[in-house]
Amino acid sequence: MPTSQLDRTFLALADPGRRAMLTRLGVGPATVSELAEPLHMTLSAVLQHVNYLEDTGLVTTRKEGRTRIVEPSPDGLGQARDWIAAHEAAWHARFDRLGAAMDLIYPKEN
Amino acid sequence: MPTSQLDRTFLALADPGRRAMLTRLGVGPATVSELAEPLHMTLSAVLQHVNYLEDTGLVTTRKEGRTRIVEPSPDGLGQARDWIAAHEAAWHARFDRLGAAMDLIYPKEN
DNA sequence: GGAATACTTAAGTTCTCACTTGACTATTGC
DNA sequence: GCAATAGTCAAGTGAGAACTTAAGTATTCC
Repeated sequence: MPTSQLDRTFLALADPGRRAMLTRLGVGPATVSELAEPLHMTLSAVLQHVNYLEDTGLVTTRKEGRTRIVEPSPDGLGQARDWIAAHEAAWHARFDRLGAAMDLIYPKEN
Repeated sequence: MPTSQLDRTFLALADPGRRAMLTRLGVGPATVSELAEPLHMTLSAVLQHVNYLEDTGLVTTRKEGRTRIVEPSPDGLGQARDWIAAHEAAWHARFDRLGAAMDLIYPKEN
């Protein structure tokens, strides 16, 4: 089954460890070890998360000597952001119309 | 482990079937059967998704006779939207500073 | 060159998710 | 009343996620 980009992105964000890594990357690039440090996890586990984030397009990495530098992809969250924005807009539009209808039926005083 | 609200929300959005339901709800309220119709799934499965969405605060439901009406919660996506917005902002800010630094080092002609 | 560092890979384990099946309950329409 | 409809509940199954452990492989430092 061709898991979609959105599937993978939202799934990536559903894990608190991965979110913690992405938050840390807001401060600046980090090595795999630096990402691992605050999490109670083996390096191996963290690397698997980093690979997942890279496959999903949320981070980029490059090798520098024996360390791997991880950086956020500025536009990696774009699809997810757009999906949410579109749905919030649709939902709010519906509720606004509902509110307008209610106002017609039960006019507010003043 | 106390799975957080964000965990649950992003996980809810990671499933294409649940996203399809939320999209359908953008048009207006729907019964469980109506949500099930376009998906190749048993009613039982759809109900489990609806329950998950309700527990997560993405939809509300009410029983009307023998049917259950499902409606979107207009603010259910708020936390997820905010998390993404904050991180995109942080990431872009970093790249903007980087861009500014590059401009200082390698000034653009003209 | 050899030890320490920083990651990498493969394999195995446990748990959860996304279903299905099958039985059951409450409403509605004839 | 009774059959059809719409949903509900419980249990079970298979696949994939999130790790761990135990081995590597490069790089760097002395």
